[in-house]
Amino acid sequence: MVDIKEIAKLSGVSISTVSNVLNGRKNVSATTRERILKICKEQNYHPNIMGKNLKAGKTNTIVFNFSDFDRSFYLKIIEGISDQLNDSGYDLIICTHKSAENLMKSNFSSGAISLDVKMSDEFFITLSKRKFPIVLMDRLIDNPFISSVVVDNYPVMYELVQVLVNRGFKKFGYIGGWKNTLDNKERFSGFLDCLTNNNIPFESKYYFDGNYHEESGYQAVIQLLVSGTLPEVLVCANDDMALGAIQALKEKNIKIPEDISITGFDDSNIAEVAGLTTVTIPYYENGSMAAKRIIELIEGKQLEAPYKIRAKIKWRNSVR
Amino acid sequence: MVDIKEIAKLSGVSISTVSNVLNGRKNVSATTRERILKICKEQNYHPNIMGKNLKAGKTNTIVFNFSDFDRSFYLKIIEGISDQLNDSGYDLIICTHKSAENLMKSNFSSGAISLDVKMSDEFFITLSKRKFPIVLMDRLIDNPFISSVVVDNYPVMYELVQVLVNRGFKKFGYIGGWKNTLDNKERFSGFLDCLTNNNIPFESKYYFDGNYHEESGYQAVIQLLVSGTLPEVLVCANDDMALGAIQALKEKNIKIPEDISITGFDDSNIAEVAGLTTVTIPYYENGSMAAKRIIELIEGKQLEAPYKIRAKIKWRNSVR
DNA sequence: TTGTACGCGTTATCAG
DNA sequence: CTGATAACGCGTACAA
Repeated sequence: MVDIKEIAKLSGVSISTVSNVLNGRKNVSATTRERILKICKEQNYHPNIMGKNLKAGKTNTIVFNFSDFDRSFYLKIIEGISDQLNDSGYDLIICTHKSAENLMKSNFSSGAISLDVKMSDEFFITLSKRKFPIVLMDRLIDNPFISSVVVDNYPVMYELVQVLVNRGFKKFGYIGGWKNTLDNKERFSGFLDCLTNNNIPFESKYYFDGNYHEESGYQAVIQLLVSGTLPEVLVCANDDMALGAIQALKEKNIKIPEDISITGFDDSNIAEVAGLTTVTIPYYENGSMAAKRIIELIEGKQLEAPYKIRAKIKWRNSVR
Repeated sequence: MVDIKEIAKLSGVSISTVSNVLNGRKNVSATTRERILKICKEQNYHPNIMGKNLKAGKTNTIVFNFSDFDRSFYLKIIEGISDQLNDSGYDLIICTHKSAENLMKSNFSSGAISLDVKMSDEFFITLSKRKFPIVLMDRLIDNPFISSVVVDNYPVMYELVQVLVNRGFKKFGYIGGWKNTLDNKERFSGFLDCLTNNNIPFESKYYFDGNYHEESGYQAVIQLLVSGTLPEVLVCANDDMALGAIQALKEKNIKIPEDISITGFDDSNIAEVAGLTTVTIPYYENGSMAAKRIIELIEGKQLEAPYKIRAKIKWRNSVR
């Protein structure tokens, strides 16, 4: 590998002069600067990032960590993070679960953004420090070096259900997502609180546990059909499960929205084609906001409250 | 930052003893080993990857580079790469355009996999070497340290068109993707060659340039309608454009497949919901194959021919 | 079984 | 304007 020593030898100068040129310092004559630059180009030389950062004690690098490959909107989030970070002079490194752990532990990057259920709170808490802050997109942790940027699920779900109530729906079904996620808890709370406040009972036989994947929505409807009666409207904790549910209903020739109405959450790109009423989340903004926060944290700012991303209902014809 | 020196001091041993323990060498007594391990845990110590790899002269890290955030199947490819690499003891680092360049140039990783039109052939050629091989997923480059894993577009497109011909279609339209991509060239060649071999003329007024995005499919149909007559079947170089085309046709009350048939390519998850005939690509396998190749290259194997991923037609009711 | 000393590629300090 | 040298955190001969 061609290193700075090699360039120095080829240029007939010392290592430090090469370093000075490369780092744009003014204390080198124009002629030697040109010569060195030319030789660097000829040799296709680029400074070794490990040597550089070992010395500097840090990198200008942020790790983004995720692990669910079925949620296509992750790409939109990544785009938001990537743009914001590049604008601010940081490099973005995206990692899936295992590699992310390795990288986060090894003091390589300046901070991390995580959206990954598989990571434990414990892990984040022991790792975070002033020199390595963390921004979480899927949970809240109370810690000076950890901040959050999350979707504000509760009010929008509450509003969705309120409109459904106003339209006269009385028998509600619900398909939930991963049990212990913040998303799922908030969405269900919004749903339940709204019903309660409207004095509408929610029958537990109409509640189903899902896992955010299509198949679990499908299965929920199968169970529902075994039990006999249908609710008037089926609220789903995300689009994929709603799509699975729609699939099962179609197979049984149950018409949407004539026989049953259905709603999703996320506004995945399939939702539009399927005509599914859902909640749309500004993913790009979500990502860029997380990036902004991690930079503030790195710069030593104190961040108190989590940032809540506002979501909006998209009414389509899956609701009567 | 707590470093190996700190651990050594706390344990009352030398640096090398700590290093020996951490790297699982047998020349340390069980008791000191235990003591050191305990202290590492207490101090939450993890070796600095930069120091480690600077010494080793390499990392066990592969960079995957992409830049188009609208193609949701990228996540499937990433999953394939990630699984395969983790199984083989490598860490995966995913980067978007700019950060990827920085990382690839800086001698950090052991190899790279790229699927990014924005990268130039030139860049790959000057960078690749025995100690830094590259696998390309979107093009072919003839170079000892570069190999390719690409979708075999030609035969499947040929087959698709042949079946359409057999069904009696005579007037074909085509919406192409990014002009200079391998994908696009191969798909169009397969299309054109099949028509030619069947003595079916292709009228240039039915050819449209697109960019793989939905909007360009929409626009193509708008132009088509201005020109007056419709082809019997519209073959699109990918699903997104086909979906845009369908959108425009719907707005004009042109029925699919009664008035016009339409096909896509990619089998994006919307295609199924939309009932679009398309070509399905094993993305996961595609990714894991690319990962296998980069590892072989790193291990010094000579790879001649590019690996071609086989795709398959999915007939749905967008075709009469 | 443990410790000393050196080198990996880079930057920064300071002397010339 | 230029160069010698120490330091960053780690691994590894080699010596003890």
